[in-house]
Amino acid sequence: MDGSIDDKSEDSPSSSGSSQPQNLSTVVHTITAVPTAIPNQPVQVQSVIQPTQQSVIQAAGQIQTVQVEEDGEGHLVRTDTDIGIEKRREILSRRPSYRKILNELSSAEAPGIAKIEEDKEEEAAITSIQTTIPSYVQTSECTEPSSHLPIIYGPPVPLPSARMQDHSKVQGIGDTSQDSSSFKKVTAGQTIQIAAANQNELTTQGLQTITMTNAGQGAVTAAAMPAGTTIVQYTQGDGSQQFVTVPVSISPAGEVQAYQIRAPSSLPAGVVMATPTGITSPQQLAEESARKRELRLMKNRYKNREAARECRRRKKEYVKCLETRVAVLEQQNKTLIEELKSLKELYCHKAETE
DNA sequence: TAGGGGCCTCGTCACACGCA
DNA sequence: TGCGTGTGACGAGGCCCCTA
Repeated sequence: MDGSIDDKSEDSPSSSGSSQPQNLSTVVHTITAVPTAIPNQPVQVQSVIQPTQQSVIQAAGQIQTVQVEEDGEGHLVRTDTDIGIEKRREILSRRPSYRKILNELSSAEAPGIAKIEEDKEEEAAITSIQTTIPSYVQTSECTEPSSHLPIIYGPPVPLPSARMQDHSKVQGIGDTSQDSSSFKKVTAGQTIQIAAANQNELTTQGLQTITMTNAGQGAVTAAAMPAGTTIVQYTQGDGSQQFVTVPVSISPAGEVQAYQIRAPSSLPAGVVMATPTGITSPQQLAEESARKRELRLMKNRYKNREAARECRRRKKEYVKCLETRVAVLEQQNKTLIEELKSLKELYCHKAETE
C-alpha cells in the first residue's frame, strides 16, 4: 500500500488544486495517517488508511459518507455513497477519538503536530473543576479561576456561555436577572437561616458565616433547576462570597427543613453538600431519593459539559492538524509535479539528441 | 434600519466503548 | 455488568453580513 488515493469525487479537498488549505471547520475527514520525516523533504506524510475504513464528511448540514476501498493494485479508491441513518450511526460509533487519532499522528514524531496533553493538563483541568467555580456563575469580570470558591454540581441557573453572557445579565446569584426565556430570574429576597449541627463541620471547610442570603426558591423553578434545590449564597470569614446548590424542601406549612452542610470525605476540598436531617417518612425518603437522583444528574450534566468542551477543543486541534497536513501534502504535490516535469523535459531532450 | 440567513459556540442528551 | 468517558446530534442563542 503506497497510501495514494484516487479521489473520484469532484469536491474533495485534495482535488481542489488550491494551495490554500481548505477550510475544514465543517469538513471532517476521518483518516488515520502517520507522517514520517525523511531527508531532503520537509515532511513526508504517508496516509495509512484501512481499506474498509469509512470517513464521514459533514458539510452544510448534509452528511456524506466516503468509502475507501482497495482497487486491487494497492491503491485506495474513494467512492462516495449514500447510506442510511443506521449505517451512519454504525460508522460514527466506530470512529476513534480525536485524542487517539492525534496521538497516533504525533507518535510518528511529525513536526508541527502537537500531542494532546493527556495527563498533566487533564489532571490540572480536573483540579480546576473541583476547586473553581464554574463559568456559568462567573461574571464576565471573573474569568480567572478562583481557587477558594466551591464546586457547584450542575448549573443552578442555566446561563449561556461566558462569551454570550451579557454582563448585565450576570451579576452574581441573588441579583441575577435575564431577558430571555431560558434564563430564570433569581430575585434577591428571602433569607434562610441554616443551622449547623456541628459548627466544626463548617469551620473545617472554612465556612464561618452560615447566615445565608438565598434566592427565593419559587423564583428558581426552572427545568434545569430541579425542584427541591436552591442556590445559597454565603459569606466566608474572609468576606469572600460563595455559592452552593442546596436541596431545600419546604413543608406545606411553608417551613424550610434544616440541612446540615458538611464536608464528605468523598468530595474534594471546597465542596460542600447539604443533607437533610430527620427524614423518616416514606414520602421524605422518596423525596430524598429523587433529590439524590437530581443531584447525580446535575453532576453528570456538569461533567458532560466539561467533557464536551474538551472534546471540541480536541476536535479543533485535530482539524488544525489536518489542515497542516493538507498544506504540506499540497506543497509536496507541487514539488513532485515540478520534478516530474523537469524529468520529462530531460528525457525528451535526451531522446532528441539521440 | 429591520429582519433574514449563515455561521459559531455552547449545553444537553443519547449512545457506544473501555475498564474495573 | 455498571460506570465513566468520548463524541455525534440537536436545539438555542448570539453575532455578522446582506438586502429590501
